[in-house]
Amino acid sequence: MNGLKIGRVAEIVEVSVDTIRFYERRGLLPEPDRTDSGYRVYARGDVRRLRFIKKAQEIGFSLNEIAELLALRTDDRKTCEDVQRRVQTKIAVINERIIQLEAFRRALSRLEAACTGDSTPASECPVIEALDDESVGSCKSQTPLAEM
Amino acid sequence: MNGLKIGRVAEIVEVSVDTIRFYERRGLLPEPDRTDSGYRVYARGDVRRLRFIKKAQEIGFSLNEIAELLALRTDDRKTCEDVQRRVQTKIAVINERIIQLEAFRRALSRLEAACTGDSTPASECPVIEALDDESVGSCKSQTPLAEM
DNA sequence: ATACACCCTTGACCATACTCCAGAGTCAAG
DNA sequence: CTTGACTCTGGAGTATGGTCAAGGGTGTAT
Repeated sequence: MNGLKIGRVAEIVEVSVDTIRFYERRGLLPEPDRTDSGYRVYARGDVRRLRFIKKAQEIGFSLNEIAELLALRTDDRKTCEDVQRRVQTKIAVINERIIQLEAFRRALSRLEAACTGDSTPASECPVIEALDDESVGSCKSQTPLAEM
Repeated sequence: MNGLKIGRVAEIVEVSVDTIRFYERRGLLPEPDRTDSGYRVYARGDVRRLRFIKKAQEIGFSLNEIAELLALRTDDRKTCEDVQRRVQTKIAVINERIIQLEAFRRALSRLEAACTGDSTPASECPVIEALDDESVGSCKSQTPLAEM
């Protein structure tokens, strides 16, 4: 039953073969066995590991963080406490991002409320004028939204 | 009073000279005049435009979006309504991201609550087990956090 | 025997917003 | 006349998470 080729694994886990090879390069997957002709051969444990990666991504971990979690998982010296600490850190980071996005939203809502929404020339739109001439107020963010 | 060199503009607006040249390549700034020796020469209007860019970034616009806003600003055919529509779209996008992050946070909080936080081996930590074996539940997100 | 699906490696490319570097020219002060 | 600060161009590098393409080998069915 063992000995899946990369295409089959990709199908089972629903990722692309490129992604699997990419994870291997990134160190998220161990180098698999090979057939004589050089084909990668995966076992059930690799499928499980890939599913782990996918689920961890879905709840917001980056690939680097997932690599850490995977390392924790197999390190006997690491405890539940270590895992909990990472989860708590992640929650704190997410909280900060939410707060920042809410600040963006407040700033935008304020601008939007000032809009007449009519056919006034864009150059005289309160939004444009605010950006052009004045402080937009309480948004002190240093991080562009695109980085979040 | 006019005729600032790039270093002075960078100082005034508090961005790097590299950033200014980068914005020029990106089309956010027009190609400035040059001295005989090829130095860029900026006028007050350029400083204002740079400040516009900075403020728009602070409230969450990407450089592409800012380019659009700048184009609106100087296009006589565009109205306050056009600007308002863009702001509303941006607010909607931010709302979605907030909702998604809140889903991440819920999923993580649930996991964290299951943690004993003690010296149980990490491999038996409920968080690891959840990622390893079961569905983590209601988080249906397709978007990794890192993309947000 | 040959078509076709599958696999291999290497390396480039997408978006985002810069940052840094080399190697060279410019300019003002001492 | 030299020093040092400033500027120029072009291109590479950073992080993230992949995707795609070229050019080739493998494996199986007909």
